[in-house]
Amino acid sequence: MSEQVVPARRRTYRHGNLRQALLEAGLELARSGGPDAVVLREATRRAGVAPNAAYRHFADRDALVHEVSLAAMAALARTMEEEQAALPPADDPVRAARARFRAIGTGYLRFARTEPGLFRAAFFVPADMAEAEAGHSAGAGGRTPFQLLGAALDDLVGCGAMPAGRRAGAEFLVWSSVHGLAVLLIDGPLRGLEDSQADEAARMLIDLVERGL
Amino acid sequence: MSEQVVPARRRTYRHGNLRQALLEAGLELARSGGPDAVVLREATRRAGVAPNAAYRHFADRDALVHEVSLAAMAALARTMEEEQAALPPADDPVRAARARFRAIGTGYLRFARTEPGLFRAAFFVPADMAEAEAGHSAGAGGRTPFQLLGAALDDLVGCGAMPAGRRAGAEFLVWSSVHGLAVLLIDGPLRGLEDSQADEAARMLIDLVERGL
DNA sequence: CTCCTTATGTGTACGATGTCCACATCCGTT
DNA sequence: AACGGATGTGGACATCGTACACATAAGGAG
Repeated sequence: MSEQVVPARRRTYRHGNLRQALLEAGLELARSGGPDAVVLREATRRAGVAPNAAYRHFADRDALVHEVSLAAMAALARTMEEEQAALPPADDPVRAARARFRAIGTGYLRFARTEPGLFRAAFFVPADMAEAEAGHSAGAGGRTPFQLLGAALDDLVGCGAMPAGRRAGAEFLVWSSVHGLAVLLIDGPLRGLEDSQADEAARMLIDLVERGL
Repeated sequence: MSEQVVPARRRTYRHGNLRQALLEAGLELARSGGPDAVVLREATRRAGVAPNAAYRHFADRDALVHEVSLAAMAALARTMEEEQAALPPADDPVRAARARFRAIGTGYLRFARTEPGLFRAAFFVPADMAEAEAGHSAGAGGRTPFQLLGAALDDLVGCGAMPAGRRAGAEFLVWSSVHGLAVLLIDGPLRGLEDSQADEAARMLIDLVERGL
């Protein structure tokens, strides 16, 4: 059943960078089972170390899960950035802003469906995603998913594609909509949808949001 | 810390209706801690019975949690029904349909904020909320939350407040939006918002959805 | 180079949980 | 009155998170 990922019993007493190893093991566990699957003992096992060694690097299991969560959030940010980067160049600035906005949503949903475990881990008591800790939950561009969305909305307002009066707090509304669909697709009544159907739902949802902005 | 809810050691060997007692204990646990807080041994403890007695009524812990989930879903449905029932009578049918639609959303969000533990439990691998099992996850009127939403949308289309062309699959889009806000309010970055702010966010979100329909 | 401090990993142990197996107790039938 | 199926009990086991005491190595002070 389990992968038996024993990493060739090390010969040095010290591990070298246990913290990183535990983090990676934790991420791997989260990837296949969400935050609940991040079990401390299994992580130490995979790192080839005694269970208690983990306590030299993390206060407790929650601390480990929290760091895994931040890393997962960063992975989400990267997927969103990729989606935007893959956009074909557009002349019309309004069209371009709209495309970047939609890419935020599609990237978000793509990540949720591609890496459901990490997605769930990312939202495991993240709480302060909007606030601090940006450094750890940001993508390559140094921005968190929340900041990426905010920038896209600013763009829309900037080019007149969205009334400025609706800008305040808009990120939370958009985020709610897209996040909700992601959750329903992952382990709600919409799970098991074909990719094509899921994409269709995503398109419709983003259409609805765009009309409502 | 714990409430010490020991129910006066029963004198009969048989419990009478252990199944119901376990279900209620499970609901109480879920209420204060979500699905993860539903621990089998604690439920049996509260029912004044040995841990293994539970296995005469539930295949395993998951089965218990599942039933708790259905009950929580029914509670959600009831709250939504209440919200609609509390609506003042309106003459204009369009206005009335709109109000009923909004009540679906506000009821949903009210339940999420009032009973976060039950709300999370309701969505713990519910999967088939849209489909069968209606009997167990329905409210007083015999309808599941999903069915209540569908009816509200039918109403909107019926009185011309929403284009019929957008009706197909609309429940999933609306549901996504409202559900997403609920999640963000409960344990996402929006948790800890004042009631007034949360209500404001709910209003704005439903406005956005209504415009987008 | 040696010694000592300190960071890091080990071992043992405890309480809690889900669940299995064998046994006890009772209720409803025959 | 006897018996069989339903229901509850007791004991046991593996797994988990974590506390406490101890072992080991790495790096600076002398």
